[in-house]
Amino acid sequence: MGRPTMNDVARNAGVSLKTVSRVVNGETTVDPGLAARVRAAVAALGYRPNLGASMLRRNDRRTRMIGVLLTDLAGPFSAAVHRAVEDEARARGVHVLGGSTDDDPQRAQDLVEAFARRHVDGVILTAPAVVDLPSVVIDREAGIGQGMRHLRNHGHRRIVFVEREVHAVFALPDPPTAILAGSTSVTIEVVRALRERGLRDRVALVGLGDFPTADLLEPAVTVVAQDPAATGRAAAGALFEQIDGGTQGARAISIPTTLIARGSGEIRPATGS
Amino acid sequence: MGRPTMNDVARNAGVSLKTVSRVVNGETTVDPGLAARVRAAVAALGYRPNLGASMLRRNDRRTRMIGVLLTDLAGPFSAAVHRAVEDEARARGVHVLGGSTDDDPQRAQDLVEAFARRHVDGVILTAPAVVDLPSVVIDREAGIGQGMRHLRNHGHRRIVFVEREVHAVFALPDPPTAILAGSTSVTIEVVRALRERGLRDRVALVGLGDFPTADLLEPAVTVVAQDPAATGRAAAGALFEQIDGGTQGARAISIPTTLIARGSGEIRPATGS
DNA sequence: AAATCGAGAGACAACGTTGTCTTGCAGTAG
DNA sequence: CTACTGCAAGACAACGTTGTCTCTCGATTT
Repeated sequence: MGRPTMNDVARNAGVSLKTVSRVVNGETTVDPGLAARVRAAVAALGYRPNLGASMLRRNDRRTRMIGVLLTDLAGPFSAAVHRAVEDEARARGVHVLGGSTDDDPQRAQDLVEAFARRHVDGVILTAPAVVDLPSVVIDREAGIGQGMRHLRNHGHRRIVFVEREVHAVFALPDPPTAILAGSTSVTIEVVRALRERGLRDRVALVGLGDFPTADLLEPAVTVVAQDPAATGRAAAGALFEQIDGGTQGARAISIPTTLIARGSGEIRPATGS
Repeated sequence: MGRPTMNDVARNAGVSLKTVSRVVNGETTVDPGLAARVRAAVAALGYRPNLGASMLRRNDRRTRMIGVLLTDLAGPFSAAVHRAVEDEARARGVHVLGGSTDDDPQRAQDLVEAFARRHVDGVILTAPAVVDLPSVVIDREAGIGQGMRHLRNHGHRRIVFVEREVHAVFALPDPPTAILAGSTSVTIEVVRALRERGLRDRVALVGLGDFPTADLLEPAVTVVAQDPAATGRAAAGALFEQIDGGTQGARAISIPTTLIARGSGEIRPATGS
């Protein structure tokens, strides 16, 4: 007595199983009268097709599910990518399985494997993993060079690229005159650390990834914006192109980045020291 | 010739289909020699079980997938909830289908329906929808009262609760002395608007939902923090309790909120006016 | 030595659906 | 009035897997 099946609907409507299938799938070769009876039975029983069983039998063998594997679905970059992918998927009647890897290659691999067992139609990832599925890799390294160049152009020679271990930077024997922060959360940690040490107007800072309050802080934070929404759209577009066969779509997406100068990244190194 | 099936593995290993099934499912009643041959064949062919077919036949009828339906998976609140749910799910070998509703009840309903067709084991939602599945509803309204009370306690009588239409607030004939912002993105918009109008030290502001730079702005922003991660964990916990039967788990989760006074919410109304 | 037992391994059906083939019947042409 | 055509609707198999039943064979018991 689980959920009603096509068979239950068929019995209720007094038609064959196959006729129900035809009506449910919108085939036109069904007598309007019978079709109406079937639809009534569907409504009466609260019948819902079982997509799992359907996919098993269908010729196209699509589950209409894709996997999205990002660093941290709670972080602003991953979340925005995920959302953009979701929108592209929705437009195609596809659902999205999400997964956070926390930059752990093993976990990424495990998730890919698990998604493959679910027969997802494809995956979008940030770290390249071994996949025998349609897939698109998002290049997160883009923009580092741009940030570095900007700081160099402003006279800096001692620049540190920071991921996570923010406080270690200030313990260095020869402290940097400029910092490039690897993610928005790191950027914010750096802002906080600089303030605590009274260095906010003395050490230059460029953050990877824009964030909504970057222009409201003092000094306003210079960032390399990555447009995660556009990235997600592009990745999803490329993935669906692969899935739908035809021209083999792009297997990698590189983020077009933009440097937004707001102040913190234009601080010059102290000339005296 | 799509992916190899159990039958292919069976042929390759020279055993029956059922024996492969037993090995794959870790049953112990298999001769070690045969089991080794099966495992070798699995590796050689790159066989992966088809979870869809498996779920169709298994007795428990679980897909080990749940749906998470939130306002906007790109927003910090939804994203953090989503991540927390993902972690709880991962611990149980369950995957998460995500969906953004943008607060559109129709879309929420459509997504619930679509997830039900996929036979998800349950759903977590912010807006109550008609569901005949295990489900947990997250109450997002909690905290509004707390914010209002705080502002009233600081002498305010003209308080506006703002969602989205930030600029309309300042067009009011009788402008408020305090603002309660409905989400972090609205809070940030209000901060920006107050600055543009030179009102940042004159109009009180309390935001619903903490954000990483709230303490770095000037004045620092008072918020009603919602601990989305704890919310997600609680919702997932309650959902799995329902799914696993036994005690009917909670059907609704209310967020325990904390007011964090940082300055912007303690501004008092101008006494003269 | 015959009867009993147990455990490993295969045969077969079934899960809910769709692809293919066949049947039945009305409508048309000769 | 018979033969043909066409199309709606049902019968049946199949998708990849697991549950249940049966069979075989060696080991144990008496």
